[in-house]
Amino acid sequence: MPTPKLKDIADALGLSYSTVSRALKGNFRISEETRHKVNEYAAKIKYIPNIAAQSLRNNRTRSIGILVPNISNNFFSEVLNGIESAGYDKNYQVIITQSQESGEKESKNIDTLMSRAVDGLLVSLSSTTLNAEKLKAIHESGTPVVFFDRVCSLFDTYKVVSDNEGGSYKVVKHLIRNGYTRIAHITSSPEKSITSERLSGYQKGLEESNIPFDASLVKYCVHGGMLPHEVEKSIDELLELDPWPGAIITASDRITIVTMASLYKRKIAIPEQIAVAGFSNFSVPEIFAPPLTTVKQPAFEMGKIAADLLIKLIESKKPVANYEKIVLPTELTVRASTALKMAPVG
Amino acid sequence: MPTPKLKDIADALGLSYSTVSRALKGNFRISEETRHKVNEYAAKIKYIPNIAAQSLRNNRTRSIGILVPNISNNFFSEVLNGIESAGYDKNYQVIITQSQESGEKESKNIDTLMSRAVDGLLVSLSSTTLNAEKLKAIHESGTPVVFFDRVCSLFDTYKVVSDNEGGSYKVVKHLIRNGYTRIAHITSSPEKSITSERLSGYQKGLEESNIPFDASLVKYCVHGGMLPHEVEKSIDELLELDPWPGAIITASDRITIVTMASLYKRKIAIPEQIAVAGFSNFSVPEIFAPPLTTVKQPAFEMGKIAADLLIKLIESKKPVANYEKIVLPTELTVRASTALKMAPVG
DNA sequence: ATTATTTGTGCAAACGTTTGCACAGGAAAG
DNA sequence: CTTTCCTGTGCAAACGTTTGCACAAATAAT
Repeated sequence: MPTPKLKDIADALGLSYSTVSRALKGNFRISEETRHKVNEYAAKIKYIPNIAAQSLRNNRTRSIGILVPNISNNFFSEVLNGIESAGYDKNYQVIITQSQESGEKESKNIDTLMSRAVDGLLVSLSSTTLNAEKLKAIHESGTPVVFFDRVCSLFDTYKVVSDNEGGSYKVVKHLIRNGYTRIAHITSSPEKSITSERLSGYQKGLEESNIPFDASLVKYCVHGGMLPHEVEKSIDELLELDPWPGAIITASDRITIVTMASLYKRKIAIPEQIAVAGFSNFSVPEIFAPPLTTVKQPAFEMGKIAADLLIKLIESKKPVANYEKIVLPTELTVRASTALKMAPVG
Repeated sequence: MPTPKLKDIADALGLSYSTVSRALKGNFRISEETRHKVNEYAAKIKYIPNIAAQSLRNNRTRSIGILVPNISNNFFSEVLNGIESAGYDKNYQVIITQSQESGEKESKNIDTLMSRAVDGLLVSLSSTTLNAEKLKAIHESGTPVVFFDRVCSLFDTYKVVSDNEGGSYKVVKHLIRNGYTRIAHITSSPEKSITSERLSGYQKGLEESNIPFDASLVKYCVHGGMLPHEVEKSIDELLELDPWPGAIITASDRITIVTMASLYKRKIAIPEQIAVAGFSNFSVPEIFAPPLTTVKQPAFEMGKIAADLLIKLIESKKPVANYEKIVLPTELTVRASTALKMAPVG
């Protein structure tokens, strides 16, 4: 049997298309009685509106396009869960594309999504995005764009980020409190918004304790740890210093993994010889040996908020004037990998 | 300015809708000259067909729905890349949903996807799927369903899996060759197809070397390692045995991570005290200390093949009679975590 | 009793494609 | 010079909704 249509309901109930349609959409001058009858019958025959017809008529697809660097990353996959959750509530479909940190692929993905006529775009930029002109044009021509995590300042729109500065500030203060003074930072590519924010929190933390900033303690990984080699190299360089840094703050899960593994391999004891703390969204930081001190970003929440804002933009008739930048708090969880520093053994 | 429509091309060139439409679709008794003119003009004004209108008219959405347990898993995210790649080539949009290993969520996702009128479904079952009747009904009512990795035998369709049996057979043989005889296996929930296949390869490998099967060496993790506690418990139990198993084969990345971390924590040397080999799709198994011996599944390829088959089903007019089960080879890579067993020290 | 207002419903057009059928003009066959 | 057969094009309906407008009935205001 074919799928039920509006017509089937109308015929069965002796009503017109319009009445049925309006009854299903809720209040529009339809009597309570009729509405009830319609909904009941619709449920009975398992009526599902034809999305294509709705899209055609309404010029809206009820879908939103996502641009992320990579889905196989705990942070982003959690963000995606948040987005999905918001989309599910409001009946929006989510179409995910990955840039794999390539600005070129990102640009192609934008084209694909636009040809799919998504109603809005949720974007976390790749680390090699040169310019976001295309997104600007899209936003200005009426398809709203909302940024999360990796934002850009080319144009004004909603932006949802975590308090990167505060996060690194907190972890630096914690390390200092626990007796560490030479604190290294292995981070992502310097162009990213998150990188500079974290660096600034790091510097602020040091400054407050009158520890001079030492540029040789900050290492950048252009590929954000996608290439383990990058991270290894950073560690090599840090271990050439004399004395070694007492602690390392890592900027992502991938960097953290490689760092920990590299220290194991060199038989460097954590935290006795070098403490480690990381920006991380691992579901179980306890799996590390020792359990890892983390700065956790509210990934799920970030996704949910960003998606809610985007949908709000999509559904608002008038253009929004005052876009906000939402900054979500980060959470420091202290574990054994940054335990109180002991006086050097021997 | 509004987006260009078929009408705009027709008007500008003095042709009818039909001619333009046919010219754009390729050969249908349209003169070479006309076709060329139309395509040229369409490119010039950047004509993009309205997907909603096409879907409505053709009763097809050019989208395929994906049901996976979890995207934050290297194996599945690689599979997704393969699927995306096939979809991109053939101009299909991919809509991803996650079951989070919950049969209930899976069922809801199926409903969502069907209400989105996807043209086909690509499915890897959750570990708690009780029955797949719903999928069977969908498949039989004309929306094709193709399984990958975690398949089910309730009904006949294309199934794409990796050679799990061969993979575990190979790793067992390798371990035996390197001097290990008490080989443990920490695996997922026993109902899954992949679990039993791997177990059977494991048994076959032992049998060939006349090593009796010992059920106490096989541990199941119902949640597939999502809960570290499960894995810890398995390891506890293995370490209560006397003597300890000489090697452990782990069935997934998550199980591998927890296992390695747990052995570190207990200061058990790998491979000197216990060797470890894992089914894994980590992009860099070298990050472990020591580098991990892995059985790698051709994840990308699996996704690509499954998607190609699904699209073939979608686009074929006549029902397919002889569905095949495609078995892709797995690849054993030997690394230090299963080095040649030395005579016990001391 | 007449007129204005509210309330609930129906008509029909519109959204942008695709496609079965019809048909004009020219070539080939008789 | 008819008749048949291609070849290339156009007409118009159909896909399933939504919605501005019109309208009938019922109620309220004069």
